[in-house]
Amino acid sequence: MVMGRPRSFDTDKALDEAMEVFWRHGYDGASLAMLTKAMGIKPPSLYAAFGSKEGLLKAALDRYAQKRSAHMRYVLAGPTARDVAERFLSSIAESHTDPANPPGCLLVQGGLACGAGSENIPFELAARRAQTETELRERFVQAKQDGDLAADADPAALARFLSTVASGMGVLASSGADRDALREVARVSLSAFTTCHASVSGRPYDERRAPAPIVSPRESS
Amino acid sequence: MVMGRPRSFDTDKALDEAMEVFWRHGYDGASLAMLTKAMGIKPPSLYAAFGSKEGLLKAALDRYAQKRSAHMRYVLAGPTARDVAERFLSSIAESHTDPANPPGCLLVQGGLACGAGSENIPFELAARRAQTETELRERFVQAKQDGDLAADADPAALARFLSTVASGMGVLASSGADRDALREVARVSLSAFTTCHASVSGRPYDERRAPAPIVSPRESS
DNA sequence: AGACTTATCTACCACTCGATACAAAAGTTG
DNA sequence: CAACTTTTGTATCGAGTGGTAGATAAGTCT
Repeated sequence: MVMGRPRSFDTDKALDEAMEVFWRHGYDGASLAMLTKAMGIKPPSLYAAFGSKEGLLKAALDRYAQKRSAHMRYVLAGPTARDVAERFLSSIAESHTDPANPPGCLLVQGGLACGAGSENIPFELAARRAQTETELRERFVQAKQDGDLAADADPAALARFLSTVASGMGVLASSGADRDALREVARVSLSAFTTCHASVSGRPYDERRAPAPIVSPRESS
Repeated sequence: MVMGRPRSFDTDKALDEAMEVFWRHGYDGASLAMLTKAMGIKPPSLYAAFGSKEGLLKAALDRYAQKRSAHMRYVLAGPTARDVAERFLSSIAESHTDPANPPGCLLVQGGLACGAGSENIPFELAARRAQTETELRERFVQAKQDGDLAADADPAALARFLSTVASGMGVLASSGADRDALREVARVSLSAFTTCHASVSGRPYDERRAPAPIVSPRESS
């Protein structure tokens, strides 16, 4: 078996650079010229390694998720539902204003709406955002069983609320809000969480509701 | 003085169409071909009327704000701070899932990150989002003077929280969430608001709490 | 009517987009 | 070394980008 010429660039390093370009300019706004320059490679190398621009994005998203997995494990390991929420919100406040990265969240900045030929990119990003919401929801279901979340609390609603606030913080950070601003939003949001998981006893949530449609097909223009 | 040939298309109607294209595809994703087709005019007419693609966006944003001004007046006219918050959040839940428009919010979908040559678009949109936050803040300052908001409440923080949730709801709606999902987020968020503006007297939040430690390992690239 | 002003249309500009053909280069394996 | 396989750089592809030149059409004014 013959091996052929070895790759002359580090795939993960190149993906980190590509990730930053997508993060800062969005999928449509990130041109191949930008990407290849940042990654330090030429188009044929890019296409040989990742197949297409969309393939490159997916690889970058995988790496993004991988880099954050430890973080998320820490969040979900919080001893109580409230701790999980607090860890989640503050980690978002920090990470979305980390000077080592572009401000905001790649899964939000990357592209909520794209042009012709990129219609599925928003779905791809939405699916990855939904993953975090799912993890939170399952953790809250567990918390309910553990008894540190009120019996009539709605894990799905709480997870969706936190996920929504996180997206909002991404938007806020992308427009230049500083870390303290995001911390403050986190604090107010946490009070909401606390209220909802403790005080709902009087007014029960309707729990036969479906667990949130994540991605629905959209009509083409 | 001579008047010249009159314009053969309705500017506002054309702007409505352009608005929808920007809304659905974002600034970068909206091509001139799409825009002119939707507006029913040819490029020279577009450029004569709006100057450039960016000028067209700004005009569309103006119209967007104009269309929402009545709505926002109603929100701000709420009798108490809590009513204002409730009106705000539920109007967002409705408008962001209005089938007459693309899902989400133009000011969010329009472009959080853009490509080379469009760097100022995100600023433009952020400035318009900030306007809503300002209106809410000023309303809450008034509410404080009126006494329907606790003396130690923070109007700026509350306004920012609401604005952030609204952006998050825009992201959520853009990925296909239905109206009930947004209503639920609104409800949870409102409970946060209520807690923050009412309960500060009863069970004060520890404002000296350390801003949430990030202990998790984050491998910096 | 005829002069004048402005809008509209056809056709096209220079440029950038994502993506590739092709040949030289750089390794591994016999 | 020679055969083989894969990557790399150069140079470029056709399509689409935002934007415009120039002629013509459609009005108003005197």
